[in-house]
Amino acid sequence: MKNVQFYLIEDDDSTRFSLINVFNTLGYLLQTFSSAEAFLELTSIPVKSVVITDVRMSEISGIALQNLLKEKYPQVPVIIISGECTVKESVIGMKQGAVEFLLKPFDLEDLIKALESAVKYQNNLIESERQQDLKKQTLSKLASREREVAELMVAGYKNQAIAKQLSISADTVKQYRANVLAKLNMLDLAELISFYNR
Amino acid sequence: MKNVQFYLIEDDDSTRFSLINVFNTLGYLLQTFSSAEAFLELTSIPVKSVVITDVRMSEISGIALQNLLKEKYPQVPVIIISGECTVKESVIGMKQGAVEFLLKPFDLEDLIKALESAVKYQNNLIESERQQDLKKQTLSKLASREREVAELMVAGYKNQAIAKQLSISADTVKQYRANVLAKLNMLDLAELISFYNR
DNA sequence: TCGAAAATCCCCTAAAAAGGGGATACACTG
DNA sequence: CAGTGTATCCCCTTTTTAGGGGATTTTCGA
Repeated sequence: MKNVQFYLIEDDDSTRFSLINVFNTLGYLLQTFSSAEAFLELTSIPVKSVVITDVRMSEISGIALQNLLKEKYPQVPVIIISGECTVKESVIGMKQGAVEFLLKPFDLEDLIKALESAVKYQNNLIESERQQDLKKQTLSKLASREREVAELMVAGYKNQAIAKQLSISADTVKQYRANVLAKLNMLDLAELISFYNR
Repeated sequence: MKNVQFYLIEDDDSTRFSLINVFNTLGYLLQTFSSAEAFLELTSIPVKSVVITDVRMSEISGIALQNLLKEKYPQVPVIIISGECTVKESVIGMKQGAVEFLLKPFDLEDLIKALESAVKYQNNLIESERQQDLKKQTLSKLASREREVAELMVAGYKNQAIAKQLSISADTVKQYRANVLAKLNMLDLAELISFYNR
């Protein structure tokens, strides 16, 4: 929680100030903005960021901001806090994937729970993305023909079947098969399969 | 859509009557109830059922009904329609997994879209459950030791490795391996793997 | 208690994979 | 132009698998 950058977008001064205090007390990093436009001026934000936004704001609403964020920073969870707002707005907010939709005045506990689940959700996203990247990077060590063979190996095909599918000799397949395991530093098919299913 | 049983729970007579007409015109099966209690008296409902419920009703609210349904019929999608309701109720409804939350008066088109996405969602659920059942049923043809071997085969282990893990002879493993393929009517490992990953 | 299915092992032979060894041809890069 | 990586094939030997054949013990339900 302490390595997450929280952003509060809220045009109501008193709410903003009181939340600044809350985050300070908790020791969480918080930057605040009094409009969506001001926040959107940031050219980049940390990977681990969470946005807390009000709904009703002049110009760009919290809902519109959430929609923009979905495109720009798909890994950033959004928590919506709102004073007066319509049911329609809340439904759109939830459909757009808000982690939580809190009504003012809300319990601090509820906010903290929301922050925690946002961070947990994000950690999962980041972790699975990291896994994907690692996989892609590891597989990039293989030549393209080798990658094809690796995929067929994982699917359980034996050399002769692979040879037929790729229209090459079984000898060549055998060669690639060995290359795949050697390049990826693996001992056998079981290791390759567990890597692919990771 | 025509083989789906729709249930409308709505205490407002005029809304109920007009929706009965709509569903009739569309040729969709609809049963209506003027209270959640009346609906809950049904001892069983078809697998392919969709519930459309109002929020504000005497005694059991639509939101409470939705919560009960989640336990009792987890595969039934819920669409909520509501006249006056609070933001809080809508947020709970969405969090509890409502497919759509429509405000009266709503466009018929929106309702129809919601019905369609509910049915699509449900079909996916049912289909994946059917797949799981088929898989379980197919695997039940195997003796338990054979199933263990089958799993290790799919993980890419070869006979000798499997023998070690199960502390039996490689010969026995070979025997089971053959049994697995024979009992499941499969030709080779590739077929077994694709079955497991289905 | 009788029989079938399960769990286990053994043997033989043929086919395939694994584990080496090279070899050629082509493309791209420094 | 030399070197590296890719794509492809061939040969030889050893180890495994595949595909038959039986055989024994245990368990469990009719």
